Amino acid sequence: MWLRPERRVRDRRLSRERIVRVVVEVLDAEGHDGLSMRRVAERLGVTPGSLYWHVATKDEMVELALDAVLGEVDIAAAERMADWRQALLTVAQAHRAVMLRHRWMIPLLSTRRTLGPNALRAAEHTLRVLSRAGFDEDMLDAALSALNQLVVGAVVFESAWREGAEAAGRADDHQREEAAEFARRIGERHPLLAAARFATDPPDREDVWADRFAFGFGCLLNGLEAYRSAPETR
Amino acid sequence: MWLRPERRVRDRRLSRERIVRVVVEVLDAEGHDGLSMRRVAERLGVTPGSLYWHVATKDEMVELALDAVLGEVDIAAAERMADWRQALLTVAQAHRAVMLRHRWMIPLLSTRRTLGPNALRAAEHTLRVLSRAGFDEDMLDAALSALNQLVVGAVVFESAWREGAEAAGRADDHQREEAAEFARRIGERHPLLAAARFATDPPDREDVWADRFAFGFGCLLNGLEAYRSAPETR
DNA sequence: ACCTGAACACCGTTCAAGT
DNA sequence: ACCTGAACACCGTTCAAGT
Repeated sequence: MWLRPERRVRDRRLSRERIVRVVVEVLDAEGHDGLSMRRVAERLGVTPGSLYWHVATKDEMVELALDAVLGEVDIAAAERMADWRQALLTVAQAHRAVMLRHRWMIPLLSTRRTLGPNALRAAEHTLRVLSRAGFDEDMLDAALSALNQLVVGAVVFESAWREGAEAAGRADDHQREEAAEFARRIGERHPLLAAARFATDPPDREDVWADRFAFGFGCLLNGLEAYRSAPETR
Repeated sequence: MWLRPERRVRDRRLSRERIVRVVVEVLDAEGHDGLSMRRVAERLGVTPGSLYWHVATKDEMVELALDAVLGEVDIAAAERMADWRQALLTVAQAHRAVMLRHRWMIPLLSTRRTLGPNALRAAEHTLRVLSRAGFDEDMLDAALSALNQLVVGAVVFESAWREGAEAAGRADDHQREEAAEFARRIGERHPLLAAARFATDPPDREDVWADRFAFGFGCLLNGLEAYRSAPETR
């Protein structure tokens, strides 16, 4: 009896938090196709089936991971800014950066609404900034929608390009040749597209993409503000 | 891949075209998760392995389906319009409608660039309209990017909501109750979000969404035009 | 309460063999 | 040239059984 160890609370090897952390790691490292219950379980030193005690499905697991990374968006910094345009651009840029850091999350945005605590917090913040900027209630979520849409749309295209660039990095000579031939044909049949260098062969420089984004975002802000000031002029 | 010629026709039961048509059917009916090589083969009365004679991977098959549906975007109608704003809005709306009709394509947009013939044709067209509207070469693809981004972003959010609405339709009473409780909590902690009815509980009416889209698109167009007319004012 | 072990039904892909 | 048949290595999920 003296030898019998004290009955202690069974130390759980698993928890949602621990699982989600590993899920994010795997997704960051291997992408969506590299994620499997077995892989996550293996990294946790556990059996695949055990994950189902903490999580209903793989889908739910991914959803938790999605909101977890949304928590990386730094809202506090923008909150203190006096200029509302600067504040909005700052959150948008932070949002954009997070999505580009975890590109696997981008395809998920169209298959479910993001209603996790972090997503809600971010939306509420943006509404607060818009509200203080003088947008009235009716225009508030129209403006929020448009701005969010532009941010998400921007990362969709940038992500697509980056995936392509990485695939090109893995390509062999033959594939490279094929790609060059293909680009040439685009030029022949689509003169304007060929001239628009950014569209066909954008530079692999983060700052150029960031400037691009700021430009589009600024134009949209201008358009929204113009409407707010004079709705009747269309 | 767009360069690789299709294999010569003899008397074949399969062809890329036939395969792609079935793939689109399956995707429309069952969504991305419902697509499998076996299912496609079954519908074609053929063995799964045989598909690999016509197509390198499942991924390539999906890519072909993606460009196929992009071909549904009606460009000709907009091409004849005198007013460039009207023309741009019209193509954008057509593009939007196609993506909402085939929602499975939306998550694909961020994982690969769309370089199929139909995608290129659409881009060239939009550039032509912008060019005629007086946007000079430097601003041309900046404008194209921003506009495309808004369109894609808009369908991402709308698709997310529609998927959620369909899931809600399949929910049982308990889940419904849970959802109501959840919405109530949002209101408590996020007053502005709760007030923005469209953000929390948008109407299930296509015309309202369409108006929303036109509004955001119009604002962006105004912002772009303002910049074109007077770049120095920021 | 929490996890194991083993199973089930399904995948994408390959490839020798047939025609 | 085009397709079959069968196999391989991998899935998500379930669940009785253990502790």
